[in-house]
Amino acid sequence: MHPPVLEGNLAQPVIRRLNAMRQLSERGIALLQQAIQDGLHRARPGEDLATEGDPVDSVRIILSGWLCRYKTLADGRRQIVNFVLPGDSCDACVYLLSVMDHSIGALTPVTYADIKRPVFEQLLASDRSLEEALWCETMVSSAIQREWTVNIGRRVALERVAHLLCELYERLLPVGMIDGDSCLFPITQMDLADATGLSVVHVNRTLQELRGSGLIVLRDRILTINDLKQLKDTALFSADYLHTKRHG
Amino acid sequence: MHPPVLEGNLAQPVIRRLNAMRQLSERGIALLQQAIQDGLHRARPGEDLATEGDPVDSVRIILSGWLCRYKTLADGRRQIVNFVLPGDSCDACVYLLSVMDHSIGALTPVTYADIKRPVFEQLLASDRSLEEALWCETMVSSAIQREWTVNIGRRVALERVAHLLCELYERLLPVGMIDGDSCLFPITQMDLADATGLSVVHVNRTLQELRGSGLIVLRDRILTINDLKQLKDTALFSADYLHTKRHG
DNA sequence: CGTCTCTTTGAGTCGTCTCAATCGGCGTGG
DNA sequence: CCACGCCGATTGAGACGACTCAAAGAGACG
Repeated sequence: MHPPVLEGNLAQPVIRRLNAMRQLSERGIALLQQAIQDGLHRARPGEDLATEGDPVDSVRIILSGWLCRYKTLADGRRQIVNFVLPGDSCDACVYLLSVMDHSIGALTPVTYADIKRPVFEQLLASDRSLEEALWCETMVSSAIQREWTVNIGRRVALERVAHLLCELYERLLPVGMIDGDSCLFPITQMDLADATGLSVVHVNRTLQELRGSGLIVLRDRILTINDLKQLKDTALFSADYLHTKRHG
Repeated sequence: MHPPVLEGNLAQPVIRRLNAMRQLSERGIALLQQAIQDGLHRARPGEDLATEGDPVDSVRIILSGWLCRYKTLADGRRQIVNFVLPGDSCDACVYLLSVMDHSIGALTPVTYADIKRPVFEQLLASDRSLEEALWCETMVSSAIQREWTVNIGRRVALERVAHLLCELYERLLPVGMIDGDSCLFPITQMDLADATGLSVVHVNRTLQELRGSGLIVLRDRILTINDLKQLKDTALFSADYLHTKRHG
């Protein structure tokens, strides 16, 4: 049903992402690709891949599209706690906890592999490099979560939005989704607001400020970063927390 | 140098904490206790167990005392991203990342076990229940981190401080550090401010408000929660994210 | 008894929010 | 092909939550 050559392409972001954490063995890559091919799924924008309170029984690996993890308060306030990008895994290990404590929603059309728990465990057990890479990715995800806490807790609006843009840029880079200094940026200002803990109105004004100082262009779902260095400076951004090993 | 019977007591919070995640085997407990005895250390208040940028080569398990994980911005702003309580581990797996992306500071006198990476890996490899419990604990720590993002991003000051108090109460409970409706609460209002993303002055006024409505008493480093239910209500608190299995 | 840290209080400022309305693009149905 | 409705982006204006600055209590400690 899916020609193998196409699947190979689909798995590219995952392999690139994991390779950046730990050099994957040939065998590991093959096993991973097989597992991905066997579990292909799609989701539409707005659809939830998982909802707070759901039992967890499988791991999802994102092949294309953007998602977000979010939590909702009783009165409707929503906080996006992280974005999930191509190559990321959803809850590589959260299945150790039996219930989801947050929801995962698709922001765009999404392609992902759904790998059932036993299959996933076998995958981890059969290749050491794969196991380490996937744990590593989970740890990086925690590190990102910590930085978000800092971002929302201690940065002012301008810094905060700038920081988020820097992070997304740096995360999209290793999976090959940056074209020059531009990338697709499929999220609304409302999403941005829920991710930064700001109001939509203020996000709008903050973006205008960033545009006004010539740092970025954001139009028609395309983000262009004109001056990455200065954007990082205004964001007080350091990429260390992403633990991206630079290698050849 | 340390009588075995005393060490057994020291390890109690850890064992209780891990047992709440996964039922530990007798063997697992014995191995753990041995590792803890072999790696006992102390730290003074204000001392850093680890600093952002440090290489990671060991895992720490907290036996007594309070610590915090924190990050500092270039201009001195500080954000506490989590508290570390007795029974918690520091970076059970962060050693998969070679460098610390945050610091860990002692808020009180601390007793902890420092377990070197090879010893720790052997520990995980030799008992399945121990391995699962420790991973589980790491996952819960991530879940807490997500909730902090929500707390700081979407709750107002009163809710935010109340939520933190509820969380600490619920986390201290399973390790036996709650006495009736009171507990030692050794952190300053400045720490509270850095943890909630508020200013010290505002934390002070918020605490007064909580006191004024009779929900809590906080004096001389002792916190008493007079009305837990109402405190949880004002905090919009649900303990689900702590993944604490209730079991007889 | 002086010093240091933590807590508390007062007063004024400012960042961010809320409410409200307009504008623009896009898909759908008449 | 046009009108309507919807969603997202934008703008204006006023309100308020939280911040900063400043200074004064209050314990703890040597």
